[in-house]
Amino acid sequence: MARDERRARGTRSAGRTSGEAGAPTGGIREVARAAGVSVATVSRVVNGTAVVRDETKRRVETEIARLRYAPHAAARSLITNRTSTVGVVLPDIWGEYFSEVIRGIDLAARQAGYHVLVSSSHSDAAETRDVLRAMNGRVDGVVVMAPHASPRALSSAMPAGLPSVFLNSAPGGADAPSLSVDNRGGARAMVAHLLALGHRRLALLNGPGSNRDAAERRRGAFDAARAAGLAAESVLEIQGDFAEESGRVAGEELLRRSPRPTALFAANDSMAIGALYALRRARAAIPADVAVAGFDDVPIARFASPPLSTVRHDIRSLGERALARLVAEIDGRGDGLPAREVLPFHLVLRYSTEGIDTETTTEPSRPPRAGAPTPEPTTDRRRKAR
Amino acid sequence: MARDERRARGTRSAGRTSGEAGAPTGGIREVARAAGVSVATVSRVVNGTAVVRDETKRRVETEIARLRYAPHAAARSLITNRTSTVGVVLPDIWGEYFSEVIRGIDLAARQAGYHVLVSSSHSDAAETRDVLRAMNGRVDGVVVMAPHASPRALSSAMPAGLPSVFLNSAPGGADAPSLSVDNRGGARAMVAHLLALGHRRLALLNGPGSNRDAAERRRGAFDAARAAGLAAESVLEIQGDFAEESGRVAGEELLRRSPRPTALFAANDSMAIGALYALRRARAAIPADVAVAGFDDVPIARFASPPLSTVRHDIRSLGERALARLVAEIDGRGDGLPAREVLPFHLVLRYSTEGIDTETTTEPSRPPRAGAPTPEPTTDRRRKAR
DNA sequence: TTTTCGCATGAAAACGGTTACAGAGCGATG
DNA sequence: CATCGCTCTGTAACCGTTTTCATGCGAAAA
Repeated sequence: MARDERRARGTRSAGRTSGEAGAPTGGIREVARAAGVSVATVSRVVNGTAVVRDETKRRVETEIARLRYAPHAAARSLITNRTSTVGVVLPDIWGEYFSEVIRGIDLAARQAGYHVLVSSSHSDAAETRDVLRAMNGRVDGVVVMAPHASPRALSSAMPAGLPSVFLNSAPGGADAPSLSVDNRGGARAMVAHLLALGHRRLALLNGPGSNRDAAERRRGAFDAARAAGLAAESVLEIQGDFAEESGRVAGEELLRRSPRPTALFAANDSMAIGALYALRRARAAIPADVAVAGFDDVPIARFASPPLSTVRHDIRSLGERALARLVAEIDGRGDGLPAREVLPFHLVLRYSTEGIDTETTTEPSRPPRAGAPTPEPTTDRRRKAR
Repeated sequence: MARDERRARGTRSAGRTSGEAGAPTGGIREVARAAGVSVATVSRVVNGTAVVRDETKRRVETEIARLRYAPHAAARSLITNRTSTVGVVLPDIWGEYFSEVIRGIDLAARQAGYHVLVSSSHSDAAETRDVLRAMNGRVDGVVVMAPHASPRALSSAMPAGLPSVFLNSAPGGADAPSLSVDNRGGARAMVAHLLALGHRRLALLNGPGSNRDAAERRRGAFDAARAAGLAAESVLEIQGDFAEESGRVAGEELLRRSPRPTALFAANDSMAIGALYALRRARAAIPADVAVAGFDDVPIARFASPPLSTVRHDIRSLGERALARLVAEIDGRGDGLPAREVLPFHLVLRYSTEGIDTETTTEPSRPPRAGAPTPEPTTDRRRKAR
């Protein structure tokens, strides 16, 4: 059946001068026959790997154009063992975040001469493994973001000898390099900002329990609380799931509390925006009654009402860096480089915590050394044009 | 050089019981040797293409797991002539629009058992051709969106015999099927809506001249104007480039005009939002002084101030349909299907034209027959919850 | 003239799978 | 006991390239 299909696609064309109509291979061989040269010569013309006499070359090029010949990538990579393609494995191609990661990867890949093979929406570890399997032989390496799977499980799911880079994975265990957003540092800085504004009754709106980013953001928030001398018990924790709706629910929940928290830090912007919605609906003044902050700086954060203070991390550059690192790995230049890289973040302070209508942004935090606590970035108030 | 790399990656392991350490092939052959069977048997176990004795199967599976063997996709697709991959060629993975298309494609692809190979940010026709070339042999078919290239040029750039589907390309010329958003119908309906509100002095904010979507939206707008008996000369046209900034500039321009237009239709939401910004800044009342409408219904349209009336077309389903069509093409079931499909749209009416704080949405317009003019959808005012 | 190059080209061996075909083993049937 | 049929497994051809190695040929060197 597959065989029949194949035959069906072969570009049939009778032999040239010699009348033999047999073997309509339809690939490089057909070009070779048409141009009256050997396949080796055609290959040399296509790749420019050796010098070919001018007239021969022209003849070959003519036939290539006429037959619309394009080399079969699979065959080529079988022998060269290079695909010029990198794989990207993501939980989803969902909304702002992931599409931005992909975009960063794609941009960098293009520049480095690689294609990008995406695979997304795999929910569990088994599916991730299958996807990684399927990538073997069609990519030179993979960028993997699997917030659920343990790095150990991930490493063992990796086909033997396939270069890889992990995104936002847990620190230890894996033997592949990994890049991360500074979840902990960002959350720490934002909560420190809230506390510096005088807030003492803090609410935390957490992300899904299984999500690593969420867990680290929570940890960062507690770092800051502890540093400011706040008892862990005095922090109200509400469970969310990163979706806007759960933020709305949490906003209502918060309002019902009798010593009502005066500041809410949500583990991502979607939830923060949901909470803003609920709070405004209940006529709570923001930030006078409740200050709200999020994480990610998604595009609509700026347009929320009121505009949302948040932690910006450059998602695109996360993708770009990941790709650069992967290419290094593929080229065998990866050994000298650090196994773990943490990307800087900015604090973006807007009306929802500041109560004034301009936007201030901190310097990008220098990437912290792995594990070392990040001191709060010194929030220098440069007014930004818009 | 390439050869050395290849050697370097081969999983080296000494032969088993028989002491011969030679030929560390590291693929299916190594598994076969380790399990004491032939490669054919291993292949059968991997693919389940034939029945294998239970005990043999177990032995093979053990070795596969132990050696972390994953079949080499390139080798496999060389013989089967199937890659289980579809290519997607886009101008960019830019923002809301394209990421949503990709998402639709990816979702559908996953379900149909295909991988997705993206290639983006190719700017000119030559680059598109190279990209398409490079896809040959690594995909079973391609979805191409190339708003700049002529369909004729595109067809001729296509490697011989590669199934393809075009997105938003010009109607004629190509022999591949194409899917489109109903740009003309959507614009026509929105402008008809503006005119129905009583506006007579209309401004059009056009997209970039080379862009086909932009041109069709413009045409649709003029359809509606003509139908309402408006002279073409009385319509103010302003040139934009789809970017928010150009909308801002256009807004200022509009304000300077002495018979000031009372309604602005922008060819996309970004520009509409830029215009809103400029108008509000100049203290123009919206929609009392100037009504504003856009196209696309990007997520922030709802959050703009005031919320923006716009034309929604389901971008994700554009991707999904495109993929479904491509798969049909790949499976050879494409011949009976229509060569051109136009997707329905909705009118989403918000404050920026209506002046009231709720949102109404029309029924999805039935997909028009190719070329036939779309009558304005009957705007039934069902209030939507949110 | 013969030898020695260098250049342009061709023949054939890989690459790692899949699969048509043949064959071995073995119980059932005539 | 010979034959058949069934189940399982192995051998080898093939997919479309790249690349090594050999070769023919004309010009330069001896």
